[in-house]
Amino acid sequence: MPELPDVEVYRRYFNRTALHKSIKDIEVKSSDLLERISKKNFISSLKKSRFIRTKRHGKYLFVDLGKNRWLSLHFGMTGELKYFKEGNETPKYSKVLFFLDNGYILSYISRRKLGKIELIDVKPSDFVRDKGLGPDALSVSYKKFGKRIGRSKGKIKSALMNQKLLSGIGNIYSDEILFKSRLNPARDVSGLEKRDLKRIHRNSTKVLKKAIEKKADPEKLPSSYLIPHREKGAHCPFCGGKISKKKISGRPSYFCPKCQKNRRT
DNA sequence: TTATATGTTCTTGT
DNA sequence: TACAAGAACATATA
Repeated sequence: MPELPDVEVYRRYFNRTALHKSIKDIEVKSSDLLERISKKNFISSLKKSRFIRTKRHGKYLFVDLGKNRWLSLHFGMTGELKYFKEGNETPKYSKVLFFLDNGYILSYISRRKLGKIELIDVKPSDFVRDKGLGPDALSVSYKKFGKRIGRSKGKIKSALMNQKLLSGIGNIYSDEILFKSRLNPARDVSGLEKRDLKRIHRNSTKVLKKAIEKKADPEKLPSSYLIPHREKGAHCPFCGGKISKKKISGRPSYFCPKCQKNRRT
């Protein structure tokens, strides 16, 4: 799930639940998720800290712990957060549990363990810069978007998913954005015109905002969107034709071959 | 049993 | 050298 809209929904969830609470204790069930820190150090450094505020950049969620320390959470393909009362059943695949001082627990859940948890001693903006991540896809101006995406080589879908060009868009939402833009995901960026890039930028902002509004729940998206029909053989909500599935840049991609022709018309 | 999967990163090839 | 495409990663599910 976790592309930009999902992570933004997690952030808001975090703000409604664990924010401003202090950490009483921590249980790390799987230390492979911890990046550059041992389980022991992680626990001792975080104990007694308070969650002060949250930030998000692309698919990363940052939590301010004070004293210039931030918790950086990345969810990989299967990560999520769950807040529940101590004594209730711990959710399956919980990997790190934060026991809070109000008797609740915040769980970082990950089924396939491809996420990362890190304790950083720089501002999120510096972390983002050091990682070479591009601007956040939700707030990027067309000027920056056009420059970064427009200059890239290769396929438009790969460019949109490249976190170093633009941060936050993954496989599912890139399909949606290109569907709305009526562009084939395999189109070469070099063949696109300025108006195409403008359209992609506009749709990208629109799609991400709408997804956040709908709590990143694919079922709740308008039926004019591709995502609720994102399966092979489903009907295109625009022309009624059949949706195709094809691997593009190694990722399964869904599109309507009629509405999203590969050649310029 | 085997293929598949929303993530990033490493390796390979141009 | 720089960048783009594909493989690898961990592991549950269909």
